Amino acid sequence: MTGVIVCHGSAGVRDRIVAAAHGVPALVPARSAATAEELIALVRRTSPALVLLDAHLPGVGAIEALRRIRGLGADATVIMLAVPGDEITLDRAVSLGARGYLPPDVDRSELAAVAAHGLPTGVPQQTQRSAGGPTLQAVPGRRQPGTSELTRRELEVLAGMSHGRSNAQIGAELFLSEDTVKTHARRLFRKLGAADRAQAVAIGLRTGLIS
Amino acid sequence: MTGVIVCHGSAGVRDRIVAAAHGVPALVPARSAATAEELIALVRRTSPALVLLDAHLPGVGAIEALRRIRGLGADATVIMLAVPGDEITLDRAVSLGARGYLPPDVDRSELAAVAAHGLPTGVPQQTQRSAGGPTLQAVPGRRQPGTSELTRRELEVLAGMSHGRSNAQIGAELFLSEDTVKTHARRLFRKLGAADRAQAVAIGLRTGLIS
DNA sequence: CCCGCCATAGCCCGGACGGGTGAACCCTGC
DNA sequence: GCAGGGTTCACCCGTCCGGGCTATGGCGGG
Repeated sequence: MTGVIVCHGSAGVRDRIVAAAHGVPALVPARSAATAEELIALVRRTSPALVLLDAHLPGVGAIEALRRIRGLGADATVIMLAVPGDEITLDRAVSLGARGYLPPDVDRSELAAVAAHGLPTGVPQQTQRSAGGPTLQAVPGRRQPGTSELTRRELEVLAGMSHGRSNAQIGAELFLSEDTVKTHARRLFRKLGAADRAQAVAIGLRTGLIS
Repeated sequence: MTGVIVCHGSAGVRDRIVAAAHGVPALVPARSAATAEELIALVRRTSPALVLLDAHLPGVGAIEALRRIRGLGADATVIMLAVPGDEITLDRAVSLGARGYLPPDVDRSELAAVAAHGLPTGVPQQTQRSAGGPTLQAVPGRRQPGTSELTRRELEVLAGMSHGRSNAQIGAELFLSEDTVKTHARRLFRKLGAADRAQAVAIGLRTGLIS
């Protein structure tokens, strides 16, 4: 019952979160898994205290991954990695015992807050299904006022991408330099946990950020 | 009342169709427009017999472009460029006088068939709103048995793209060489009229090809 | 039997992308 | 006043993408 496992389809997201977890004593050791199969093998072997799970996990999907973890009888706390707005998946996730969600661009301080407030500190804590309304909510200790989501510029760049525009073309439309567009792109990739523009567009459309 | 105007967000699609139209006498001259603004300016100046219009036109959108053309009083035949399955947009398009749709990867023979069967050959033909059910249907003279759409492999590659996979990763998952994945990618880009993987994923999600 | 489509695969090539980093400006709020 | 976020821009750099082209084998229909 120690350590954290980061399960996400994007290697970039996995590496970043694992690196961030290295600074948090309660989250050592930090391991990563790219697929549901890798995840359940790791959970079985290492009995982690915390699992961070990609809501858009490729393959069998996050819901099935959660179900399998529960099937193992493991009582690790599970927190989804998702963008606010993804109620469809998240609703089902909480009903399967997920604690809440964090954006894929979590930083060290946020992980530390979760470890402090939301983790069993020795006594294995029941994954209470919250007999009351299992309404979805962000993990406590979340971000400052009105952050998360994408900014106006980032949404405009994402929309341009969905129309097949190159960074240079998007820049021309928005009267920005190509370098600026690339900056917005990098940031929105991080926030969405996307490996490239194609996945960013997919997440944006699936979660309703763009249409 | 002569010639064709190709209005599509992707330069690749515009160029290809313009080139194909050069072989069809009834479709000369062939011009192209990247935006609704360029399109209405061209329609006003040249009174084309045919307009091929991107159903996913960036900016004001295809529906608004159609409305503006109709507002000009132009009686050009309008045919949408779309992927089968895009009923939402196409429904509204036909109700605004569009004749039907063609896939963005139309070739010369298909354009010739449209010019032969579907175009006014001298007498300006009423854009009948088809008092009966204005149900959407493909332009007559369509493709051979069971073509159009995407093949199984192309759909698998598209799905991989939507999960942020690189061509090499998709190849590994499907037990294909990266070059083969790239071949499938190139073909599906053509069929969907996409400039890159981001737009291909967007079209795939919007039209329900993938989810 | 041949044509067409699909699936597979390879090669070349230029350009676009994505990551890292640093920096400046403005605005808001504590 | 200072911190923090958003927006803007720049440079470097390695990799991947996307287009063009060719080719082979299997499979089905005319």
